[in-house]
Amino acid sequence: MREEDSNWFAKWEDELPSPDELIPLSQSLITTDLALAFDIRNPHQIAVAPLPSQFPQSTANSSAEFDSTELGGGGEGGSGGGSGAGDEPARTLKRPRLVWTPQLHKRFVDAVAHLGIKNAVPKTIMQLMSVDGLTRENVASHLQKYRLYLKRMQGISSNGGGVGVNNSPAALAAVSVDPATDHLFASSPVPAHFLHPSRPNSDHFLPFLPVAAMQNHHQMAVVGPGAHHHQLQQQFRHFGTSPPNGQFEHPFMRQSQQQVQRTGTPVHIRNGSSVVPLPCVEDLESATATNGRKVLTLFPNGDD
DNA sequence: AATACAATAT
DNA sequence: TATATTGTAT
Repeated sequence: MREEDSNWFAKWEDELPSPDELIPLSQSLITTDLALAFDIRNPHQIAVAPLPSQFPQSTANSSAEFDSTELGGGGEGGSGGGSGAGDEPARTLKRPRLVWTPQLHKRFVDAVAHLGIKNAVPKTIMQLMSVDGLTRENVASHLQKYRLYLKRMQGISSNGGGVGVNNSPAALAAVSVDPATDHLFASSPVPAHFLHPSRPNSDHFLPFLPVAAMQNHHQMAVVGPGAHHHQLQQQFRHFGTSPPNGQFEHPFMRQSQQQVQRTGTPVHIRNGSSVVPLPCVEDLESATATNGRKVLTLFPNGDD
């Protein structure tokens, strides 16, 4: 019996399609509409470019990158020429729904945490997150829901009875009536001060860092060594919902030219204002139970 | 004008 | 349900 299984597996493995066979498939995944949505003139290039030099075992979806292709991000104004007549389909057409992955949500929470509730408004959050392609509307929508979530949490935590401050995410999540509903939100710990709205003016957090200083230094080296070649961080957006017509999942890279984000590498800053993108905190495995440890301590002020 | 926010739509 | 879009106030 075991032998059969082994045989079966070997055979199965042997007959797996080679990468060359898989690549063309990814091309077909990019529909014309999709290409238009990203203002991509020749879809062919995308099909060729996508392969990251080293992709993990891409299970089903291909993790594609848009090389230096002009996406919505980057040089917004397009080439200096102005090309006035320009029709920008990307701006007109509807973009696919953003899927808030735990990673993305984590960045969101971190951003909100470091802004403080007061300053945590969509635009600012968006800037802090500095995720390419992320729109203010995206954040606004998410923020709206997140606030509702926080509200529920507050209610629950206050109701708990005088057990000190047991606001551990796990506990709160446990109390939550619909775990499934809050799955995403529960995946990321809620900073304590979120639950204490009645905290008198505590100027704990410094809103922003003086960007100018940092820009001088190129990038703020959060993590020196920089030799960490870790995995690809997945802050992708998936184009879920594939009706018969079929829009498939589509990986979405952040920051134009950066190929992969290394641990703690803070990407480019393109803000005219004073918002410093959060460093990339790579979380360990899925933050699951048993690990009551705080992982959020990579920021310069490390105030949390 | 821009944008935050809540309500509503998909 | 999750996210988008719309409407309104600031």
